[in-house]
Amino acid sequence: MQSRRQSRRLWRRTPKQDRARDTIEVILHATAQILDQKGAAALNTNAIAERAGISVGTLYEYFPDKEAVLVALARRQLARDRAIMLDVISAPGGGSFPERVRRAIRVLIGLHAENESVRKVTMATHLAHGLWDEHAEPVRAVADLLAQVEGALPRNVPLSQTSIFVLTRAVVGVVRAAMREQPELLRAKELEDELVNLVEGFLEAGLGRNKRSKARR
Amino acid sequence: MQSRRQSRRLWRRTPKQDRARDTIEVILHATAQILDQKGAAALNTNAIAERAGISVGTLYEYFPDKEAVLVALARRQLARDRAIMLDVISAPGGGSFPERVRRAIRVLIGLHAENESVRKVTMATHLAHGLWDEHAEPVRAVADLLAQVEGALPRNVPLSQTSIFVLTRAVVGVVRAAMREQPELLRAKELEDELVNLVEGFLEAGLGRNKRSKARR
Amino acid sequence: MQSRRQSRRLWRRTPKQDRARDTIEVILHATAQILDQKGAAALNTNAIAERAGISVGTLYEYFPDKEAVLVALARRQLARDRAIMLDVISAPGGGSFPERVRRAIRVLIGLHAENESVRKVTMATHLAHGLWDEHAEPVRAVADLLAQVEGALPRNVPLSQTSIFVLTRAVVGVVRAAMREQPELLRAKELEDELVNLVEGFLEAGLGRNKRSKARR
Amino acid sequence: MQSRRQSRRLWRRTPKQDRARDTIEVILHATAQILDQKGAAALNTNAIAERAGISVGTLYEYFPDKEAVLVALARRQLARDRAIMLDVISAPGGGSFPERVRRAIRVLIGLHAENESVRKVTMATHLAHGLWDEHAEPVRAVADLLAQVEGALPRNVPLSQTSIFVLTRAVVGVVRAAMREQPELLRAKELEDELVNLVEGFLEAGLGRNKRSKARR
DNA sequence: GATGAATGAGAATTCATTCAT
DNA sequence: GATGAATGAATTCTCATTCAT
Repeated sequence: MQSRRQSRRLWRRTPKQDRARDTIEVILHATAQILDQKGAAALNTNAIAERAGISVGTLYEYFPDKEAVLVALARRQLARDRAIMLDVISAPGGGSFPERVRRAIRVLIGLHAENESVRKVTMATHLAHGLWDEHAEPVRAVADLLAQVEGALPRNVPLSQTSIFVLTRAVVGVVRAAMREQPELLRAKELEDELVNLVEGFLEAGLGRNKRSKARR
Repeated sequence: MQSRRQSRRLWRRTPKQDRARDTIEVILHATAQILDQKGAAALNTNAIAERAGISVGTLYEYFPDKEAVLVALARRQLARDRAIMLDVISAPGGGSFPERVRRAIRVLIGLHAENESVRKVTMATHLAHGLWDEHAEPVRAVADLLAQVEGALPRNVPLSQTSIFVLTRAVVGVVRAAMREQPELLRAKELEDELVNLVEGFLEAGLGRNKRSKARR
Repeated sequence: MQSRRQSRRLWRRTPKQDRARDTIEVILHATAQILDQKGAAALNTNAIAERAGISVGTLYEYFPDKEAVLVALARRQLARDRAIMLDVISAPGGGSFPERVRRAIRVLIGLHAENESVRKVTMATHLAHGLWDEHAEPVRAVADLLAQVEGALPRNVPLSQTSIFVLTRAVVGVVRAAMREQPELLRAKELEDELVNLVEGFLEAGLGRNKRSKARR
Repeated sequence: MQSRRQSRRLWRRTPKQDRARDTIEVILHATAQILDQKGAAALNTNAIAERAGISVGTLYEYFPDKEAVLVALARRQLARDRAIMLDVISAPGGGSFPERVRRAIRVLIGLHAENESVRKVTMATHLAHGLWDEHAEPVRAVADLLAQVEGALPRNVPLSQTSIFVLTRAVVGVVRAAMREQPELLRAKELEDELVNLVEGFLEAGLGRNKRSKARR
């Protein structure tokens, strides 16, 4: 995840902070593993601590309560997704808008093809705790970026907030549904094609509507 | 769902079945209420029984365990959604295809505008138990029906399984996301418009692709 | 088990009583079966009623509580044992005392060779409820009868109460232990021989002691 | 068992082990007390914890479930019996064989004269769980030792496995029956005398039989 | 900071028993 | 007498969290 030391910085993170970071990582990793291998029902703080090779007490040194661990895990996942997506979309010389869209979709599908089980559970737990907002944040970021990319949208028609909402949730909704209901779809090119269709169709329909509504005035 | 008394019959459904049906209904209702008013954390069998005005023992006569209650609640919800949606779509003289689509979308949004909190929780629990399939069933039914409506699709192009999957999950994904993240959207006409756009754009893009791919051969 | 009607009797048991007897029998049978097949942990009044093909309510018509069923079952067992044992011992022309002893032992072993599992459980439950006394009653009856059989004891030395206690409990203790720990022993002639030894040795040792203690005076 | 502090060592057994040992002991003690004072029906995990002065949670740190406590209690009892009996029998200069037998019997009776109620219940629970084998182990140990004591058996006739089985179960059966049915017998010298008779009579009868069967050949 | 034994409120579930029909 | 749905007290067991070492 990006080199931990940057050449010009004289100070690096203090060992303490490093250890803390490691411990947190170890805890999150253990949590993900349990979720993956034993299911949400088997997830409890003692189990996490044990698998993480630390004591419960230590866990509570880093997280105020159990919830916080789950939230952190989901956040880590989302942050990663977000970073990767943004990277892909904003890559310079990323090609035409349709090309960027296709690339973004491909990456999104790819992300969901891995970590299925952890993803399923963290998503469920996350949602179960009403952290919907947070859960959608990365998607929102992508949408925003998409809207800002110069010349991204054909004919420079800015998308409304609602349009962005609909578009992003539609794409993510499909990918997640695929992950849960038909994981094999994640590995078929067809899904990608259809999603591209979905996005492009929506954008064109939107334009059409705009035109029509302008004409009507 | 069906009048409980039939005109000429003096006896109704055997009292036994009736009472059982009622008890189950009472339990599910109580569960939904608690979920709605106190949240998932406050949901426990004793609370359900108390609010339902029965004893825990009785609850366990009708449901093997707590989970089963949640699952039943979610199922009831889905069954209702499905019935309503199918009704709406298949209504005779339902108008042109675009009209039908718009109507279906409107109804779907309307369903999600009510029961928000219960819906959120039952959805989450349902999903948490890996009942994705079941959860998607109603959507599937709608999609199937949609595909069968005579002259439904412009130019009679049959949709592939994947297309139906993408389309339905996209719509549902958006509506659910709206419910969770921006409930106020459920009450704005804009959402409906954008969803109609999404569907129609997708269908047209699909057609276009078909044309193009045909041309290529 | 024994014809329910005896030729010369003008009155038979009233149908009511008959049915009651049957119901009780059915209940005890069901209880024994559950005990045998599922173990004591699975024994509850609802299960008994169900297997007996009656309702719980009816069960409570015949037994004041669950305990009573278990006790009745054990009693029935003991009563049967007792009847059989007494029959065997008191049979006219039953042979010499040693022969009678051996026969009694053989029958006792035979009884324990059947119904092992039910016997184990009823014994345990019975004992667990502190009904030791009752449990020992049949044995006591046998001992008494044995002591009364004319010319039973060599040289007509009457056995003290304690002697009878020791002798009977020793024999029963061995047979029950065999049933629990080494059921195969119940089918080996050796056990019978050793028990005969035990009884005869005890009686002779007793005589010897008597002689000695008399001499000492 | 073993002094907890050793003269020169400043540190005792690691605190951890010590505390664990103590806690277990405290739990078993509390269990025995409840059994003794309130009976088996009043025995529940909360009661045990309360009387032990710990929390239920702690109890469950040391025992997987309620059963396990009972089993442990019974085992402790049996282990103690065994140790005591073996000590007595194997004491050097223990006298003639008849003297040893009498001593063993006396000790056995003495053990059962104490702890009656706890003994009754643990025995019952133990048996109820089908741990017959385990339950008989101490007796077996005694028998084995007895058979090995040099010159133990008159005329060096080795006892067969079945003989040992019969002899030991007979003695134990009588003592346990006495405990359950006529506790006052445990305090009367008569019981001891009769048991000695039982054992010696059996051994002599065995010898006689041997002689006779040899003669017959 | 780390440890992990102890805590105890809380939740699920059972089952003997009742009683209106 | 029979039924069996309803009852709810009682019990087992879990697990997030604390805190003395």
